[in-house]
Amino acid sequence: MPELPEVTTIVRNLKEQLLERIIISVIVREEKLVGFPEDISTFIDEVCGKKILDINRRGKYILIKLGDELGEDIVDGKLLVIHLRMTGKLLIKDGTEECDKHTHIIFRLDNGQDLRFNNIRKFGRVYLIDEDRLEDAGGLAELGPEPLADDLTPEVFRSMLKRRKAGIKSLLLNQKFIAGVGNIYADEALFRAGINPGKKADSLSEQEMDRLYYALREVLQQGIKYNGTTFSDYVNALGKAGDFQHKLLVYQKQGEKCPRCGHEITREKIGGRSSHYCPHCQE
DNA sequence: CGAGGTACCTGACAGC
DNA sequence: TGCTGTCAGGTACCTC
Repeated sequence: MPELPEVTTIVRNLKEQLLERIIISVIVREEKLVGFPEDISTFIDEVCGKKILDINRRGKYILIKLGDELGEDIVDGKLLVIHLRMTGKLLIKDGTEECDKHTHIIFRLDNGQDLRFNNIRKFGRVYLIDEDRLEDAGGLAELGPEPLADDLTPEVFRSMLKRRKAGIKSLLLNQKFIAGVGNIYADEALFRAGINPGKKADSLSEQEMDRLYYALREVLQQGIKYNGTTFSDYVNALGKAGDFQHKLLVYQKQGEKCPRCGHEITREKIGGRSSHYCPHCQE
């Protein structure tokens, strides 16, 4: 479900609410959602009693740094890594509140609250890994650069694109190429840059590459500013919907008029994903 | 490397 | 009502 702006919003909520909290117990109702370690009781044992020291984002992964209750000097720090995939939610709830049928993992905290991993389609995953073993958490170790990082300059972005022959939309969705971009923000960035989603990356002009660079960063920053996009059921960790759906220009707008030129926006499968674009503005 | 397919799951919605 | 097909914000894994 969520892309970079939605995960950023969730991480901000979690950070405001959960720092310094201690996880006193863990209930795993659906074992397949634990991606690492393989042994569920090891996972539970190693999470219980730990204090939440920090919470960050990398791509679409949520990284929760855990330490010992008294420890300031954490030698072998652990990371609780969570990927929400399509329908995952992390919700902060009072422990007395009833869980719905899609709550699959519950982290009970020392203040009576729960952190609940809710996941209709069960695609999401939770990993407990050593901080220096990112490769144990799915694709975390292989992520490409952060699109909003200072050191991802237009020059760096151009050189990345020039080395690739894949279609530009597919490439933007490839987490090894660039981290955190999903279907909504890829379509919106390509529209704002005026680039056809099927165009080969290395065939873009330098001007197009630069337009895409700025469009992508702008659309992600706007998405963060508006607390993400709620298309069907995304909510942040406090259960609140986002607002960026009101700012979308092409995503799910097929059949409507292009806001720039008035031609009809089309939807077409590109790289296996439905893609929304204006055939006139985007060549 | 790149393209295309399947698989993993559940629910919403359209059409009959 | 109820069946069937399609679609969904993601990723892993497979073959060619």
